[in-house]
Amino acid sequence: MKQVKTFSEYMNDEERVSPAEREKIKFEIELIGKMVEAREQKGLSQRELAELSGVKQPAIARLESMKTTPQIDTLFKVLNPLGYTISIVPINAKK
Amino acid sequence: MKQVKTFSEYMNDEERVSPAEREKIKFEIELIGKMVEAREQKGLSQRELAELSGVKQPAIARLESMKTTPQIDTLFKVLNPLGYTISIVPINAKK
DNA sequence: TTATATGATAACATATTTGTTATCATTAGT
DNA sequence: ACTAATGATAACAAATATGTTATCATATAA
Repeated sequence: MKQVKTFSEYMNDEERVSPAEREKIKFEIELIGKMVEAREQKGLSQRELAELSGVKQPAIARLESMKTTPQIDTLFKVLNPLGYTISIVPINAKK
Repeated sequence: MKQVKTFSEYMNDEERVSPAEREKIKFEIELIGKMVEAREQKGLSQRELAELSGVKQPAIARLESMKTTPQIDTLFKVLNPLGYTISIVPINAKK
């Protein structure tokens, strides 16, 4: 008998994860994915991105390892040199 | 002779507003627009949205009047009952 | 082996947002 | 005129992220 929930099952259990939390987690996964990919694709180290963005390297490391939830300002500073920004979309505009 | 800059001219002056700041300001305008519109379209008062979102009414008021830059968590909590979420997009995916 | 670059972390101060409680001015309704 | 609802604000505590400086472990190159 199955006892352990998959990540997907866990995430969709509203008893444990509220819809808002779920969206936030999805966003963070999207963020880290695109951020790390774009940074490496541009051949930048965290220190170099720190230079370009004005966000210190420790903050970037904390961000990429999901140690903190970023501030909006920080988000824009880091994403800008990577060619990204953020936008508000209807919940069911899943891509 | 023209002495005063338009808002647009001001916003595009990189001497004054960095690209990251510009994206942030555009985002905040988009946020407030969609947020207020959706809230009123659903016939909700700030207090009712506070109930639904778990974010206190003073925080919502500060947000809608641009007194503060919201935390990511707060953003998701407030946008969720309004049917919105946020997403990361390439800078030149202007709609 | 030594030197260098990188990402992760620690520690502490600073900054900023939110929670909380209360109030105020304004507007709509009676 | 009175009442109720609404949005904006004030004040202070609590929470959390970032700046700053320094260090560590690991991988890579010489």
